[in-house]
Parts: sequence; C-alpha cells; structure tokens
Amino acid sequence: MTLTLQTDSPVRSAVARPIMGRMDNVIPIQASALKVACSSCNLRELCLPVGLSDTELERLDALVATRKSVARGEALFHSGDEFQSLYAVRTGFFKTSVCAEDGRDQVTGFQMAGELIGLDGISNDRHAVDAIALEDSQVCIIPYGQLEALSREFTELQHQFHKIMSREIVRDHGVMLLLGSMRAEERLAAFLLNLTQRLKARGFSATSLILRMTREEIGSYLGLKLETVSRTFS
Amino acid sequence: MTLTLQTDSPVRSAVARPIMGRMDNVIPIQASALKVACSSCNLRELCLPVGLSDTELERLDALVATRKSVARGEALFHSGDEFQSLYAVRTGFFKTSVCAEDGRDQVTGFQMAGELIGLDGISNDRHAVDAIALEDSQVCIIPYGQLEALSREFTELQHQFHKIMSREIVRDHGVMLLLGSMRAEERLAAFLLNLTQRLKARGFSATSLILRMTREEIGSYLGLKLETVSRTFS
DNA sequence: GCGGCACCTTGACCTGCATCAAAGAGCCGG
DNA sequence: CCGGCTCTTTGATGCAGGTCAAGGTGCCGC
Repeated sequence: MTLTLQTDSPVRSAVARPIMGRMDNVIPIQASALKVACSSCNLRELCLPVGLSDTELERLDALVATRKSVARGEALFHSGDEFQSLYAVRTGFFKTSVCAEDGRDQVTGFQMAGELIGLDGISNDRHAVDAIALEDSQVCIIPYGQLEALSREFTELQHQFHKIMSREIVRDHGVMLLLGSMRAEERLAAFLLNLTQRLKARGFSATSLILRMTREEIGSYLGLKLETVSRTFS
Repeated sequence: MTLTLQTDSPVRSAVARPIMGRMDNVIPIQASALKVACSSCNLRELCLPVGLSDTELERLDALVATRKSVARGEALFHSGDEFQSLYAVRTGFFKTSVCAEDGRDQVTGFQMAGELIGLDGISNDRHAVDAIALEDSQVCIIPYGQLEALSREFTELQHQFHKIMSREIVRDHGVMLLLGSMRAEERLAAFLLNLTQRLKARGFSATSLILRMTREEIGSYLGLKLETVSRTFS
C-alpha cells in the first residue's frame, strides 16, 4: 500500500484557510448556544449514543444541548481547571497533553470527530491535562453530573459510557507498549496506521492523510524529537 | 531521605517462603468460596466502597461474595479471556502486561491491595492484558454485570467507580510522560516514589521496601532493559 | 553435596537517537 | 516587497542506554 502524506504546515493555509475564511463571519471561540441533537448527528454511531433506543436518544438530546467553538490553537480546558463537563468532538481535531513540574510535556493523545475529551477530570474534579484545538473545531458539551444521572436510568447509556472509558484505558496501554518497546520507525508506523484507521472509520481516504499536528507534537506523542520524526518520514 | 531497597529475589524465600509455607496446608489457586464482606474489610477506604453508606455497603457485600486465591506466578486472567468480573486485590501483588504480535511485551502496571484489576475488559468483553500474581495473593471477585446494576441504584457507588476508572486513565498518562520524556534515572526515581507512596497509604514503611518484581519486570514497565535497571540502582 | 536454575551484577562495546547547527519554505504584518 | 516568524529538512557529532558476555549468589531437587 502506498500512503500519501501531506503535512498541514507550513502549507497549512492551503487546507485550513478556507475554513478560517468562513470563520471570519462568526464570532470565534465563543460558547454559542447552537441547537444540537445527537439523534440527528452523523457521528452518533461513533460517539456516546451508540446502541441507544429512540426514547433514550431523545433524553440525551435534552442533555447535550449546546456546542462550543474552539479556534485553532486555543484551549478547550487547561490542566487544573474545574471539571464539569465532558466534550465530544463534533468537528476538528484536538491534542491533550500533560506537563511535568519542570516544564517538559507529553502529548497523551489526538482526538478527532466522535471522540470524548475530559475523562481524566472525573478522578478528582479537576482536569489533569490540557486540551488544545489543532484546527478550528466544535465540541458538544456533555454536563457530567447529568450524564451520570441519565446513565443511572438507561442501562445502555451506562454501558456505552463504561466502554468508552475502558477503551481509553486499553488505548493508553497500547501507547505504553509503543513508548516502552518500539523503535522510532515502528512508532511512526504504528501511529500512522492508527490515524488512517480512525480516519477510515469516519469515511476519509485511508491512503492519503493530512497531518494537522506539527512534527514536534507527533514527536512528543511518540517519545521522539522532532528531528527524528522528520528524518524517519524521509 | 534515605531509602532502603530490598530485592525480593533471589533472597525471595526469606520473605515469601513463610507465606508459601502456610499455603501448603490449603488448596492452592482454587476459587474458594470464602465468605467476604466489604463492610468489615480493612481496605474499604482504599477500594471500591469509599464513601458508601451502611445500606449501600450491605448491598455491595452481597455482590462481592467470594474470594479467589492466586499462587505466585499464576495468572488471574489472560489477554483474550472472556471478561465477566473485576477483581479487587485483597492481599498480594500483581502485574498486568500487554503483548505485541511479535512477542515483545510491556508491563502496564503493578497492583497492590485495594486496587482494581480488569477494567480493560469492559471495552469489548475480553480482557486486553494478562494479570499475573507476583506473590501468593487473594482477590475479591466483583461480577461486572451486577456492579453496573448496583451502581444504577446508588449514586455514590457509581461515582466512585467512575473515579476509579478515571484515575486509571490519569495514571496511564503519567506513565506516558515517564516513558516519553524521562531519562533512566528519573524513571526509576519516579517509579520508586510512586511505590513508596502507595505502600505508605497502606500503612507500610515509606523508607524501606521490598521489590516483589524482578529487574526485568521493572525494566519492562519503565521501558528499560534489566541491565540498565540494575546499573541505575547501583 | 553437587549440578542446575533463576536472578542479579558488572564490564566492554556499539548504535539509535538526541543534540547542535544551519539553511530553506511558506506565511504574515508593515 | 521585505524582514521576521514558524515549521521543516538535513548534516555532523556525541552520548545514554542497548547488546553481548562473563561471573556471582542463593535456592532447589537429586
């Protein structure tokens, strides 16, 4: 298989600009009370509502009532912020990262449409990572308290939510395997493979992809330096 | 602060043998229907029951009805096994590890008394890791379906369970930071610090610890080779 | 008591990746 | 249109940690 890589920067504008052009007409990065409905969302088979009945979906619609736009480079939340909601990526692309006391930081994941951000915050009511938009994005706001309440009512929702958390744990274990025992080339390969699979599940081409993140961010995720990432691509 | 390290092997028998001696009198590694009660367990402040009321505890007692003994070196479960229950470590010490197709494997964590094992299995009804006892151990069996049912009834239990899953995610992010951006010495230091903190929370001395795992297992967890671990200790 | 085993330590050497450095490409604002 | 910015590429060099190898220690079973 051949894989066409297209970096998103500095050629970025060729791709992202059209989107930013549209953005000029709206207020950037405000929590806008857009009306939303999971039941009519094309991501519902990838997101929280998987397997829900119509009545359940209806109740979820009432809960996930608003969206929020986040401009490229802006934070959805920071480490230490009070935790109140989970966020489902509606459009766009995010990274999450932890940082050590000495300033070094580590990208812990990249999130795309249909994926949940903020699960780390449940543990002690504060977010433990930074979540940064890598392109202009929209997220659906899922108030956590209400989600807990609703999932006490609906077995399916509860189960789906647990699965999502568990999947995150399994994913993290995969990253540990990658960081702990693979060489640079293997890491990059595994990373690209994972990315294309996720894009494919969302209906994008599996043989050509645009990298929204910088070499440095990829490097941080993979435990490599940006030069190494760049060299390994060549 | 000074820290006395005591390796558990090959001097292991000095420590573990007495326990194994006792084991000779019972059937080793069988699911024995020991009567158990969370409400009278000295680990309840570290384990699932945190924050539960008396009536809630009573119901949980009914659910977590049996224990299981696992002999040193035996598996609690393997990757690929059907997932049915979570396990709370009652006594002893476990490791969990994932393995790649090519045979390399990576230790993803060490679990001690009061910690939950098996959360990875929720994601698709199969366990994703191997769980191996590093010393003769006992676990409480928590049937997952029943736990979900009970946590639909009791807000506190539900919340506590979510916190435990979230904490696991945060822990994993910490390990990623360690694997992705620390040098050998720092990794080992962070590892020992973490271990002593957890032991302290369980009432053990914080300045002297016995390493139940081999250099190789530590190395696998930290993304280092056993020789490096050994050298770094010196 | 002796050989075998599992684990740990130590030494010598090598290599994969980090580090340092320089230069190019596309973009942005003035 | 020019200078500065960010991101990337590429080269040269160095070192942390991997690899290979040998030897030690305590345990176990015969």
